[in-house]
Amino acid sequence: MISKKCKYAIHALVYLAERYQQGPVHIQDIAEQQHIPKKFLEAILLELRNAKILHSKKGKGGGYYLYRKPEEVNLMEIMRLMDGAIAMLPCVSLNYYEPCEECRDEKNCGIRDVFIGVRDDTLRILSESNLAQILERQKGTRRV
Amino acid sequence: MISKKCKYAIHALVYLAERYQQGPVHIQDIAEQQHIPKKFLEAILLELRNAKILHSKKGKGGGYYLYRKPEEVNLMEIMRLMDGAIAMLPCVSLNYYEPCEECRDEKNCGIRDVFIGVRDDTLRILSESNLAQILERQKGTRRV
DNA sequence: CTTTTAGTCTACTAAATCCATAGACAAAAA
DNA sequence: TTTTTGTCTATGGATTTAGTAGACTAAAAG
Repeated sequence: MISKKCKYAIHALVYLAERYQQGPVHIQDIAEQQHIPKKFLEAILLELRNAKILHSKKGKGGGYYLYRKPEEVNLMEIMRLMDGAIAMLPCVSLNYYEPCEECRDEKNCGIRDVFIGVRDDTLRILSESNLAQILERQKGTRRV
Repeated sequence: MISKKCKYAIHALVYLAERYQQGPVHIQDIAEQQHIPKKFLEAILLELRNAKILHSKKGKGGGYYLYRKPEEVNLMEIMRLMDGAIAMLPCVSLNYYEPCEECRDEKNCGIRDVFIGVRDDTLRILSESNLAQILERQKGTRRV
């Protein structure tokens, strides 16, 4: 399971992608529309801003907006940023690798092989899934 | 990431699969060889026993052993038993489904579509990965 | 140049979960 | 009846997760 933080981040980004190039959007607006606790969302958006995924504008008429094109923000990146490793075992993680202390021979671990397979399939899907694609899929049923 | 509990369970089961039909194996033996805290392992094996995956024998010469054939125990079942849902979102879980309170139109949620894809690929691999297969893969490098 | 608006930052807390251990108990074999 | 080994209940520390409070800063409006 991904964390609520991560889920909130994805929903917020999709919301902002829907409003791409339409000016800054209030935290308050996102929080209300997506049912995310405002204070919690603040911290999330800040993190996305520090990661150069969002930009912000202060003061009246301020808010957050996408820094990149929707097709240049994929779920792999968002999930790594919010939750860390995507792999199911530390010893198969590309970005957060840690050896299994119990494994003597990692190269020939049958368990590891399975989770390498899972990781590869998962990363493939997540890296192909960007905000533009997600929007595209829910077109027609566009909820404001 | 799966929990340590789940990882321990998998390692213990692979160890028992290596010793299939060779009589009961001590908790102590498994714990030492696989570097798993004994008391923690006790609870894990008990749970696997209650799930009819393992059987046990008490008293001298007792221990745990596989109840089914190695090819009839797959990682999907083990992981569900230890950690619960395999899906990354509650709203795409087959066995632990819960609706997203923020979603108005689940059927047309672009985010959900992505995670359904991830879930399907993951479940396919995990359900195909049984103890016999895992053993097969690490043959040749068999570490008694 | 003051007020209002809205993001920034630090600190904190409650609750849940994870990992592990202690110790009494029960059954089976020697 | 003693020893061996699994069964069961309870508990505790550490970590993570989810969320809140409140002071601070920048920008725009008037």
